[in-house]
Amino acid sequence: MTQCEDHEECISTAIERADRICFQKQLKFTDLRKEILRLIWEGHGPQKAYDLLNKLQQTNPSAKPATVYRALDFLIGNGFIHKVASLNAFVGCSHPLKHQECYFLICDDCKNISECCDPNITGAIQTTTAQNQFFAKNTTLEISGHCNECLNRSE
Amino acid sequence: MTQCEDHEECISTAIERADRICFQKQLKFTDLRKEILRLIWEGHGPQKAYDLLNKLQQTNPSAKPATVYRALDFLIGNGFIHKVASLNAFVGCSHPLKHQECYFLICDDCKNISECCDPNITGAIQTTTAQNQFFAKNTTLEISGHCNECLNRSE
DNA sequence: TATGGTATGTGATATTGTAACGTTGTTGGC
DNA sequence: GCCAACAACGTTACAATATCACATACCATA
Repeated sequence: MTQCEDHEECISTAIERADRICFQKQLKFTDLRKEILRLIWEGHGPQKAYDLLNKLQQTNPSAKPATVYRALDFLIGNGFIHKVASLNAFVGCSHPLKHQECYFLICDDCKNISECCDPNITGAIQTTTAQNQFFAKNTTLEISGHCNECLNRSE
Repeated sequence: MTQCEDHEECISTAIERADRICFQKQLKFTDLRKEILRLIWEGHGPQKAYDLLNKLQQTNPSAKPATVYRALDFLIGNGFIHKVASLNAFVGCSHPLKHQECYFLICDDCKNISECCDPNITGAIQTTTAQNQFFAKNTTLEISGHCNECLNRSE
């Protein structure tokens, strides 16, 4: 994942951004939803639902799976996070609103994820779907491997 | 999914192809593995592990989850099937050996899947990973939406 | 204040996947 | 042929992921 200079700031920026968007769209950014988003950003990598549940239970002991999954549904539905299907995990979106399609580079070593939202890939996909007369609604592109830092470190 | 003329033939072709490849590579294409591959092709669409287990238990009542998952691991590892991460399901590969990377068009209506292994997409992805200095090992590209047949049918 | 809709609490359960260990079966070297 | 080594499979238990159904709380607004 692209390193952030100051992770506290990185988190609060993401929360504030979501706050602003929810206000504009008249969405209810409840404490619970905000807390889940904060926990996801705190991890700064793909977070598993039950890990989030465990963390949430530290401040909210009565939290249940549904508590977490409902918040995740809200956050996904409004573009604040993405589900990483190949990991069954959830990761914050660094540019909600910009576009729907985000692609991920997932390092198997350091577990970091970076969003790579390349218009060339989007274009290639659109060309292919058009050739196949397919009307695409949702694209999952997840590339796993090794990031440059980890490759250098292991040499 | 691209329609097959004769599904029985489509299944047996897939089995024979796997048989031949296993023979060449000296892999053990056991009855169990063959049966799981056959069940997957019979469905001719993404098959869930526990549905496969239920079907397997009709001929093999003592089959357990591990029975199925081990066969799936073998079939995936040798390229005979793919896991569709966004569905937690498994689908037969119509061209094992040709290449690793297969992309999927998944119709939300008829649940059919077609492989679309477009070199343009592969190229775009390679360009992007190179730009990000990322060493890709595995790519998951799953595009969900509506196929042409279903769009026409609903009009 | 009544009312309806949204969000959350809560318990149960469904679905998906793995670990661990023992048994069986096959293979290749002697 | 015999045996050692390993792969495949059987079996039990359990872990991890996710959803459902119904009750309750909260909030906007007529």
